[in-house]
Amino acid sequence: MCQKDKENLATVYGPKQVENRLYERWRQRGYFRAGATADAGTTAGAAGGSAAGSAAGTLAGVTAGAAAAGAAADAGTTAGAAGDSRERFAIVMPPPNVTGSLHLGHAMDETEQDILTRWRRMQGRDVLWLPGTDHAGIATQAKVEEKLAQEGKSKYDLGREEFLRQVWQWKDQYHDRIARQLGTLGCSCDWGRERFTLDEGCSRAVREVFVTLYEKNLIYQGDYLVNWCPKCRTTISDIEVEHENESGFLWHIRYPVKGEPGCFAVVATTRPETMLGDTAVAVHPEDARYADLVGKTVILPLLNREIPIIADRMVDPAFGTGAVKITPAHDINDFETGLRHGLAQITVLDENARMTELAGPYAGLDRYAARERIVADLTALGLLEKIEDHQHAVGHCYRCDTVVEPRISRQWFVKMRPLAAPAIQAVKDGRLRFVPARFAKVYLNWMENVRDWCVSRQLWWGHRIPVWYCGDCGAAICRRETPAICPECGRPNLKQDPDVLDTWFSSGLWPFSTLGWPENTADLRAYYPTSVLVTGRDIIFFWVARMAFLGLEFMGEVPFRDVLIHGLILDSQGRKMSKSLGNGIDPIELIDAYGADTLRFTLMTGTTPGNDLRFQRERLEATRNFCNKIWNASRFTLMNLAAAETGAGAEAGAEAGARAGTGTGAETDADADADAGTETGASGNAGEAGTGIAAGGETGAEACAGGQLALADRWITSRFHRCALEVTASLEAYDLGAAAQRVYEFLWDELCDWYIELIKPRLYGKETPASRALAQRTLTETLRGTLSLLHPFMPFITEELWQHLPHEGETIMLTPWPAGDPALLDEKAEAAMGLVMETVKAARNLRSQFNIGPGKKADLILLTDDPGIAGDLAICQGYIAHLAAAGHITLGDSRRERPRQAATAVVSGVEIFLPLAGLVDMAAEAARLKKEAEKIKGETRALEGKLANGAFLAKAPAEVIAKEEAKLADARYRLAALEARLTMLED
RNA sequence: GGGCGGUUAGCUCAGCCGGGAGAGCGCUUGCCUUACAAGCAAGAUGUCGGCGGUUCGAUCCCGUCACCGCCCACCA
Repeated sequence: MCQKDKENLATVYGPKQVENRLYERWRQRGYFRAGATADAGTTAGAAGGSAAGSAAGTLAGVTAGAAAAGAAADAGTTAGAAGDSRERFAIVMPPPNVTGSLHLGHAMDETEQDILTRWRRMQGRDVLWLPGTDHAGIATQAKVEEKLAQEGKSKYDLGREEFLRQVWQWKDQYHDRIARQLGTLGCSCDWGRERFTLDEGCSRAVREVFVTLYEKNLIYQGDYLVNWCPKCRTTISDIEVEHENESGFLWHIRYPVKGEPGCFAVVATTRPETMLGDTAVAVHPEDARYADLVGKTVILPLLNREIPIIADRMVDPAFGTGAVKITPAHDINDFETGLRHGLAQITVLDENARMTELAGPYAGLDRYAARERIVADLTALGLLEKIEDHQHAVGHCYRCDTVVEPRISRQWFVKMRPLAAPAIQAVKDGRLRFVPARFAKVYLNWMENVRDWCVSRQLWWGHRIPVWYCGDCGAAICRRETPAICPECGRPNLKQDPDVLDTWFSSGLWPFSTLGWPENTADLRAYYPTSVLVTGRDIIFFWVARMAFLGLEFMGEVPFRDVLIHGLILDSQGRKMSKSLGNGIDPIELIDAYGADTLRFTLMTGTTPGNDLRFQRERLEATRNFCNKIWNASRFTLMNLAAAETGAGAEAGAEAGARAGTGTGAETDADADADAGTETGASGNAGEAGTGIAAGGETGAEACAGGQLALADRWITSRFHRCALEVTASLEAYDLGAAAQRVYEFLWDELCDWYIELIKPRLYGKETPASRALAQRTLTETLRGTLSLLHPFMPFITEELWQHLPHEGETIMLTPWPAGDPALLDEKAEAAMGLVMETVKAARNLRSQFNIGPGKKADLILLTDDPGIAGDLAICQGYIAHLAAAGHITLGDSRRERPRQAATAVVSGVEIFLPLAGLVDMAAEAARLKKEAEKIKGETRALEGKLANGAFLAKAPAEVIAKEEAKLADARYRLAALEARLTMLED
């Protein structure tokens, strides 16, 4: 056949079209809705013996919360609905910012959530995955301002109202884009419950929280030194400041001591321009060098202002000169020192980081220009003692990267200590669990050292602070509802605080504000606390911590049980993806090229929970190939079902055969043209071999005549259930990568490479019809089960293929999760197949070494002295012959004469001979075997040494010793066999 | 200055409770074998960063050093 006739994924699947179609269908049929799967036509519970909570079927009726959309209030009818006894599973989606589009990090985050929700849904739980977006105050505002700037306008030209109107437009545009992207990724979230941090319900929650905290004295207003971004012209919180190490200078400046000419206090500073705001010089109280200076006065150069020399323990005598200039208005340490000593605060930098009037001759200069001028002027005055190179951390705005300026201003703060305590406790006593656990430490360290949270922002886009000031009596009024008149003086002259809240204030309420709080809604009762929060390790402080303490404060309970933290996605060189580097990758572009399933699966594998992922395109190709493998395995299955004489038979078999793996169940439906050759076994002891496997011929399939599964069928069934058990366990442990990898290996290595190859003769009708029917049935069942295991990871291709296979129900999404049944594990079948596989591999190896092409049959002689193995070989010789392309297989024990002209291999318990009349260079063969023997000798010696070691025998556990003994016995066997062969060759 | 992660095949990374060193890609050889050449079969490749320690036994546990990366931090 010519290559162009072959079929691969790309030629037929057309991922994009298929994906769009399937997603629309899922969505329209309401499969994503929480509390409503009952009427979605699920078959859950029907066949799914082990599937939990199968009760879904009957509890119809409850209409999902489609109507609950925007306004939180009463999604009432939905989930809490009495009588739905299914266990619940809830995730609120970390709301993407409406600043732009989703990046690869989002794709990873959403994929993890989708996997968990799809899996839990298949397990029969009532699943809520609530989507939404974040208004992202400063970030979005900056984007829109940027856009305006390109048009040559500023927000002030528009005014607050018009500006906000434009931001809403922006929001709509990007919201839609994000929603589309989530769909493209396959996210099975409940769109009927979608929320936005600035929608009516969330805004109400924000106000409720602010006012309540205010009333509890946990929010206060005050003049403090805060982080100020001169570009964004707003405050930012401590965690919004990014410290970067930069090389700068340490200027040593002489401050003349008053009344003592020639006497100086030399201070060292990294920011000479702030000296204009100095109100003291500080030294350590025990610093002998300066003991007699304390209490004296120095003249502040340039301004000639008199300031005191004070003693304070904050000074490190070992640093710089041991004397520090104190600028309370522009440095956090100095601010605090100033408070201790009652020093004045002189603000010399304004909101644009220009020098103020108080800076005298420098007024109006930018901070850096002022720095240059001041250094020059000091030099001219001979007051600059020296300049040292100096490394120090400089704070930058996390949004615009501008150097942050500490600045005194009146702001609103949340008192953190009382709120942090319960949030610390919750993690310590395990009510809130981090996965991986190490992130708990990061969280605790922050929470234990947290400072009050500055929540006011000088922005327009966000939740307005619910405080009004009376223009007449000056009262400040904090209210849930907008007041009409001043409650103090009764006049209507009220003006609302112009500031808005930190964007994280509203996202901190996300797990309950989205469920309808402060109303006591059914959704809130049903789904709070949520099951798990999935997010990146970069926002543990920003978001996870805030949700934790706000949830505890307002709901009295943690907002989620588990926090699943994943790493960041790095580029192929290990750098963080960022806009400035231009190394970001658009997930949609990747999906267009490879399909959503491929992207999802790739993001889930090749990393460990919590660790960063270095992204490489080559890995996408590998996954794409896996998709192709799935496609073709399914195509193969379908082709062979269609070829079945009745078709109906195949389907009937498929239906009934699901649980037939016990080996007894299906007796009736296969027509019994019984015993073709129950005793074809070669060596005498075959029949009753310890394995208990029914005897067989060609591919061991004659067992099927009695309606029993052949060895291969039992083997793959056992392997499948083992796989399902392990995959389920990995998912329970949130090890999504391990789960994905496990199915990958099962499908490719075991189902495709071995099972499908094994049953081809049966499928092609070379054996009995019963045998063929059972092979078809087992293959179909196993494939369908594997698709189910794969579905959470690759929703589209699995759905598409599932629809083509014989199936029940409407969608694979709602079929019972194959948890794996320990009762169907079949150690004997696995052991027997293990022997087959080992033997086949050895035989293939020989063929390969002696260049026997695949088309060429070659006989095999298999010798063993072990009766158990002999029995298995007898049963399996059909398999071996088929897979190793052997013409005739001769079985025997070592009394049988070994062929002279033959290549040899030895595996555990079996000698394998490939007779090659005239083809074997006996000398070369001897050399090859000798080398092999040497290797085994090494193994043997090592094992013997170990087993002769008294300490080992005395202290190692019995099973380890037994294992080592078995290994030694095996090695000795192989060695003896090789040596016997060698002696023979040398004769 | 603290804390965390990493160091395993040429590359990217898995390796749970200590006993077998692994996967994918790449590489070598042979194959268009009636599901798949995006494939099949057979191979090669490692001081598991260094040094100590614990142990019958260490890639795994402990200590220490080195290098890479990240986070936190008010030493001007």
